[in-house]
Amino acid sequence: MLEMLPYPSGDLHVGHAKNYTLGDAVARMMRMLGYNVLHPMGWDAFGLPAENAAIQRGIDPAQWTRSNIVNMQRQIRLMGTGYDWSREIATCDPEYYRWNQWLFLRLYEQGLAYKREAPVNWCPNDRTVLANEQVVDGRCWRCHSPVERRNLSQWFLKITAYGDRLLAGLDGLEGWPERTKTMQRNWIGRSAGVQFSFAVENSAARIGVFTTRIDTVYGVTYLAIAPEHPVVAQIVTEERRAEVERFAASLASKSELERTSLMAKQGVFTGAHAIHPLSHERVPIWVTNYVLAEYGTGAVMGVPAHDERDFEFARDFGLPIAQVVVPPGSAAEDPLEAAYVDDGRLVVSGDFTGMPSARARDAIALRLAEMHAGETAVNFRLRDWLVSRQRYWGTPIPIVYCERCGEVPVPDEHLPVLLPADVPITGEGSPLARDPAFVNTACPRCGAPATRESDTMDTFFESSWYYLRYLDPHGDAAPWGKAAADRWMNVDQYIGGSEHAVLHLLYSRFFYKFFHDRGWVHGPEEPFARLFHQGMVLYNGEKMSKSRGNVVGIDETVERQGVDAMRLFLLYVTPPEDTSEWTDEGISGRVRFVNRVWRACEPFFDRAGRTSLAELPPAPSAAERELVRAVHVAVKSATDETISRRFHFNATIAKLDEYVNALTALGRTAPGSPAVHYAVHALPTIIAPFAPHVAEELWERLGHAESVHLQAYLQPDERALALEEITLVVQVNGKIRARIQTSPGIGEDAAYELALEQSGVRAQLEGKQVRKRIFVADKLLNIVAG
RNA sequence: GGGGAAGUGGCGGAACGGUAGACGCAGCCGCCUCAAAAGCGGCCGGGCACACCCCAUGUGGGUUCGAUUCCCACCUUCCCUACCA
Repeated sequence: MLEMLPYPSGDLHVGHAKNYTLGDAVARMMRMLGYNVLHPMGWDAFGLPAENAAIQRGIDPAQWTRSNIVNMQRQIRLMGTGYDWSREIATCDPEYYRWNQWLFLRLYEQGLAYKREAPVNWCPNDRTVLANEQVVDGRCWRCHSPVERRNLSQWFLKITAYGDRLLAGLDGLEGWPERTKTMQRNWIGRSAGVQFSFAVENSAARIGVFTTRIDTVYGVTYLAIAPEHPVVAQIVTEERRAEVERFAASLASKSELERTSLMAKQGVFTGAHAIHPLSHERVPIWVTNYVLAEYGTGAVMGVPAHDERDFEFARDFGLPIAQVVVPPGSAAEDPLEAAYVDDGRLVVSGDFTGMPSARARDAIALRLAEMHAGETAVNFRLRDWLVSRQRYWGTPIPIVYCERCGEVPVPDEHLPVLLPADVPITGEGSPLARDPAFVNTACPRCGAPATRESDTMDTFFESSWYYLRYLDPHGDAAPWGKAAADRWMNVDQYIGGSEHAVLHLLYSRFFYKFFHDRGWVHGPEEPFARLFHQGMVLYNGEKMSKSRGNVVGIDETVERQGVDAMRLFLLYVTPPEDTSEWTDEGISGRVRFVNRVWRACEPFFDRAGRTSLAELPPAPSAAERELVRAVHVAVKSATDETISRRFHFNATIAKLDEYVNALTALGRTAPGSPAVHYAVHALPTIIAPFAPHVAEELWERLGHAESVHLQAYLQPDERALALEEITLVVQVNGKIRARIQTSPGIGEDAAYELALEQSGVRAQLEGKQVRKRIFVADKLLNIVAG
């Protein structure tokens, strides 16, 4: 049982409480249902806010983080959560990040961590790189300067090597929301097609392109390449060179967002021509802003007739549009009003003319392969994961640069590479790079003077494997023990926000597959068997935020309404996956409920009577039987919602309302009834997962020695759930014409006889012939007549 | 542009093909009280010739004996994603 580990940002509000309350209620339910539950908690403690506090207010990030952890742990305990704090971890502890570095080195050994130059988001004002999520509308989220593109040498993790497995693994994740799996599928973006190349006229260069629509290859009227493509310098003609370079320079610092979404399509002719490998026609080669250097080969074949983007570009720049696929059963249009992007039948396509698109794709791919000019290929939208950060408050990357040996990994026995304290943090550049005591070191291989890598790791690195560290939080021989992993993994139920649908949840899956390949974990290749996304909590119709001043704090709420009422309200307002609205009126309803529960039990404190829950009590009257039934309806709801992983405890709590109302009424009129005593003593055990404090207090006052949280949950009893009298609905042609009170188990014929006695039914059947009867036992009789 | 989720009383929601609106909030009436709060009891989708009956789960179709529920289209709202060749 696991909730996503929080960033220790400071104060918690009731929006956070929803997540912890749900996880805690489920963990407590599972325990009372007899499962052995591991329910740990920790801190995603590295990250920007701590460093920003240092920049803005001169506070030490470590101290800032520590004091936030102290406060947040207090608040999380205040919520009545039952975490195993002996397994608590904080990712900023050297004890933890030591293993971060160890894992980085293992990835490095396998060639899955590598350094290369790549275009990244750069904030010129803060002089540091920014993660994609820190760029809002093309601007830095802190200083709002427009973000630039820079080529920098960065560390990447080769997540793309796992693209196919990350995609395939999703199919087996039946306990994951379909929506989240879809988002991951889209993010991974696997496309199968053909990669082939064009020769360049008067040049030795070849230009490779990737396409999923090789059936449209005869419609190529130009090639479009990214300005960064290395072939550009080689092929551009002298008279065009200046213009091409000017164009490339104008785009160099533009972010991907600016180039693609905000700008119209632009391009410059290189002066060079490529030779079509099949038709041998000459096609012009253009440099454009809409081709991404980082995807596929960085060049595309331009087929204006059958691609919307190419159509737009060709129209704006006066390039020819050649239709080579026509819709089934119609002829080529002249001129095309818009790109025809669907499959069809090929025309003007050499040997392939007349073929349907699907067959042509296979045939053309085969021909190109025979010519040794191309092959089928798969491309992913997913890019390798950039994990370098020019930041202080993170895990140092354990690499040393030696003039003689080059890039040298820090040996395991030298770990951890400690993050130095007392480094001036100004917000300009990387603090570690300016700390000679940190940077200057000896080469671990040859002993010569060397320099350390000054980048730290993206904090998503830590959170991609933290769940395993809980299994052996103090182990110093390995990040986790294999035996513990075999015993506990994978995570049975994971709870967290959907904002991590592709980030944390994708990275973790990647890591876990890597661990599996190394033999460090066995069993399922997926770390999280089931996943649940809780919804947000709004206040005054808005997301809670300190800056807007609409935050409902934990401390005030606990002070005013109490923890149990808060927990009950959060579970009761909406199903947990939905967005809910915090209202003072709403929580006061749960305060009343807690009070009603107390008053219902209070007369029975220190009172002798039936206290065993092992057997159903005798219940001579209908009211008593209804009360016992209400107990078991609530038990059944709580159990079903847990086992099914639907977690709709809002429905369970509604049943508890009915239970307590029935108990209150009967407790007054028949305080000596064994059924009442049964209902009183059962109540604390049934509400224990949701309202742990009042449950424990009542349980003790009712004279029980052992904690209520160690009791087994009642099992729904079919005899108690059985109804004595049922309402049989009688329909004629699907419309309700009568309701008959009768005993359960009544047969179809007997029910029919009774139905015919009803005037409403008789009136509807007048002059009609009964054709069919539909009978649902104890529920309904539908008479079809006409 | 692409993908996804959701539309039920004044409000949050219940009903996983079989009595639509459980339960709660708000509101109204009553009891208790000198009074108020709290508590307790009752009413609470619309219409009507008011114990009957009719209409009603965004709109329009379909499947079914029967649809809030399943399928299709449309409308609205929200979320994600965005030139990925």
